[in-house]
Amino acid sequence: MISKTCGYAIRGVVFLALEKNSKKKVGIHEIAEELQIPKHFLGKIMQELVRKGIIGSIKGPNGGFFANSRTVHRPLKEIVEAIDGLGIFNKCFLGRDECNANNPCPLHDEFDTCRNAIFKTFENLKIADLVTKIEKGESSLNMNYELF
Amino acid sequence: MISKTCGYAIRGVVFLALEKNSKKKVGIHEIAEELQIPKHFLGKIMQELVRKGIIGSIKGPNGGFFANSRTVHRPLKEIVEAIDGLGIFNKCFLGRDECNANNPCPLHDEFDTCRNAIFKTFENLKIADLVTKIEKGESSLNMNYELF
DNA sequence: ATATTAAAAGAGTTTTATATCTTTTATTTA
DNA sequence: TAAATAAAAGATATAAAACTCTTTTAATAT
Repeated sequence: MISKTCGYAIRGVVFLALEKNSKKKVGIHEIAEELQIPKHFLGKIMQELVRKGIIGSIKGPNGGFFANSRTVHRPLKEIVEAIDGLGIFNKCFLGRDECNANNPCPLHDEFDTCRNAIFKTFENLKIADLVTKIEKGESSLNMNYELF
Repeated sequence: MISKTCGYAIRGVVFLALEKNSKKKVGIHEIAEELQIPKHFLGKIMQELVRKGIIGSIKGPNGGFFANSRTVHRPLKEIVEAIDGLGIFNKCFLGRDECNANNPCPLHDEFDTCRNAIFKTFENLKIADLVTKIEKGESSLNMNYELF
């Protein structure tokens, strides 16, 4: 559904949002290591998010990426829009050029419901909601969970 | 979700199933032209489906691909399994290596429901069901619909 | 000012998915 | 049996996605 790149983006932003209270910037090295994502690749992605205004960054010593005041209030949809574009929510399941109520593929109806549910979820869920889940210990961004 | 290749596979099989009553084999040229899918590429895909026993083929004059007696009764899941593998139904939405109830990502629960719904649909829907929809004129495999 | 730090930017590589071309093999028909 | 047909198979090409490396730019601290 969403690209791997876009998953990285969401995880990156949520990671920054988790650190928000600490007020300090986070270097790409730390983010990448923590999330187990290739550093330079994640760097590119974060840069794109900065360009789109979703997060902020500062160069130089003590610089890094950071969640700005609006970051946590953004719905996930905006990150998807920034990275993959919203087109991914309209793609035909069977790969036809277009798929709509006028000229549906045989799976259109079955998956339209589902597709809409996903879209709604991305519209409704905010970065802050994911942060809350993680802070409650209900989920995690990486696989390094405690073994005991 | 499923790959473009897999969408081609489903459309190819359904196309054959539609022609089943005519009892004649269908050449890859015709299938590809009708469905607007690159000919040689679709050929490869159909060959794979023949190897997996989902459809049949015969070489030589008047040869071609055809739906065998079991084809129409197969659930879509089997085509997905043959082309993409069932792993696609368990991929983490955020691209983490694994994602399960033990160590879920913050989107796991939201999408697990949806993922299961999709999987169920693929398990329940049979090739014959798609054929019926198309025969009823409710949907189509290509974009060449009548304009008036 | 200078050295240092860290993101930004640019260019390049690798991998995977998608697509094409050519040759071979099996089958049929004349 | 020879010619024709059409899938199978093999090899290759292209495109997109994912990832890496190097240089540049901006900011800071000494």
